[in-house]
Amino acid sequence: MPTNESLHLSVDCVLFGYDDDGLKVLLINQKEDSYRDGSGQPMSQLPGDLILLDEGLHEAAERVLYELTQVQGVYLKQFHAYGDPNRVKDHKDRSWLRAVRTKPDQRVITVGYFGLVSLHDYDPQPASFAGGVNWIDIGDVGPLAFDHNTILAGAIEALQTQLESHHISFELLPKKFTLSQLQQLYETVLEKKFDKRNFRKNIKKMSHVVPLDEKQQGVTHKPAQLFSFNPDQIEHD
Amino acid sequence: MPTNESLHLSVDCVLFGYDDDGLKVLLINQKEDSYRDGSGQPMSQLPGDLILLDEGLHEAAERVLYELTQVQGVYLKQFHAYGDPNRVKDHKDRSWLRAVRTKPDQRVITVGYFGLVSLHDYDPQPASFAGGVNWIDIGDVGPLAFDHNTILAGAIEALQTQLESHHISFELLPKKFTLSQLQQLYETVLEKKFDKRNFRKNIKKMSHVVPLDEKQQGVTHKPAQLFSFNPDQIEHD
DNA sequence: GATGAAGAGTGTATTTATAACACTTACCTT
DNA sequence: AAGGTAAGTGTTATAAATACACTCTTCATC
Repeated sequence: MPTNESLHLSVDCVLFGYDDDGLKVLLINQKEDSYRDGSGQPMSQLPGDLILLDEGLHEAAERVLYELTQVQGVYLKQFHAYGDPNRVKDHKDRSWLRAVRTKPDQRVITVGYFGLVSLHDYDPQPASFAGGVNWIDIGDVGPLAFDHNTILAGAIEALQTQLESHHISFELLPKKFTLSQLQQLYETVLEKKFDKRNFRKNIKKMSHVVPLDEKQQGVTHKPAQLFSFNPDQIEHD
Repeated sequence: MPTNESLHLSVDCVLFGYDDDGLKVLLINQKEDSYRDGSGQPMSQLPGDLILLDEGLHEAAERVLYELTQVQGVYLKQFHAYGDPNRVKDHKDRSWLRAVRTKPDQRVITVGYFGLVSLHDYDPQPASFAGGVNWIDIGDVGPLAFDHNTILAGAIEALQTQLESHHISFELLPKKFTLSQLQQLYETVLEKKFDKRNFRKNIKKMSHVVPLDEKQQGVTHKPAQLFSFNPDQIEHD
């Protein structure tokens, strides 16, 4: 019978935010002076925390996000567990761990969740964010603490696979959206271009995308028809 | 800072075995007299174990399978983590836990891996199995310990999704196989029928399935052409 | 109130994939 | 030699995917 008293378990959340200027990820910036990389830059990391004794994994992920953003009810989905024994042992990460953990040398296994929020309708109260929390464009993410770049890559892959199969795009769009916005979302996430006419042909086949009696307003060109998702027709699991 | 000293982490392995009479899963039979369900039946469970302090998750899964089957190098893939705080607290599971664990009340989070072995070429030394280990046809699996029916269901779903996209079918077939065997594998795993001619048309497009200069022998009908997978052309990840 | 800019919206023809369908062949057994 | 058994093979019809270019509506500005 193995002893594993000194094993920790955490969740890390990759919260994707989307608006008309792209796909972003929520990163927190460790302010501890000691926690800098080789070149003296302060490092960023994914929001995460050790799980509490009596909470499930999903609940833990919800809690982590709530504590950071005050937002509840975001779409959250587990994608992978990361358990390399050395994943928190890298030199660059040690000093920060010493500062915040009572047992900095202990191994931590983490379960990755990705979450989706639309940054169109409302910013999830940037004011209420803990200090040092930022939306970073997905293309501008630099080196992160621990194995968080790997985790982020896993989350992006999961998002890409599930965008088409799991009807989750509406989590990233405003409640009322245009077909161009939907297309741009697909192009951003999947990193490829779609033909406008063919794209629209496909959308018309989807019964859960419904046209509204309403048009875009305040634009300097022909206003687009607005659409919304019919929640009755969506099962994303 | 939450304290979580009494948290355990395990891996559970869903090892799928395949041969001409179907898809099976490896289950172990707890022999403890005390470990019976309501009707007095001994319960089965998935092979699993707590992870050791210095081993990765994947390594742990490999070890669990090696200890049980002496087989190394099986295809193994993580599919989901299960962390409901009550997943090992069910009445039916308590007596057995008391018998084998020093801290039977502690919460255990488990990471599920599924593995694939072909039962054609060689039985993975059934003799070397620990007692009470059996291949059970996927359709004949009864109630399992803990949340192992849920885990099994998750593994089957992962296997189905990945069979087509990840080029893993050859892990379940003999090194040399016929197209009918390949078709039957697809039909068994995906639980649907394929048209023979259309199926073969699709296979012919796959450059990693190559015909051999060899035919089936010892059959009482027209011998089939043998094929094999070209490992150079397979990237399953 | 005419002009231009900006993005919305729309249809057809071609290619490619999927689906449906039945008979002949090779080998073994009796 | 006959019968059983699974192997192997092609065509046609339908549906999906791709490629492609112009007109329309609104606002801004001159």
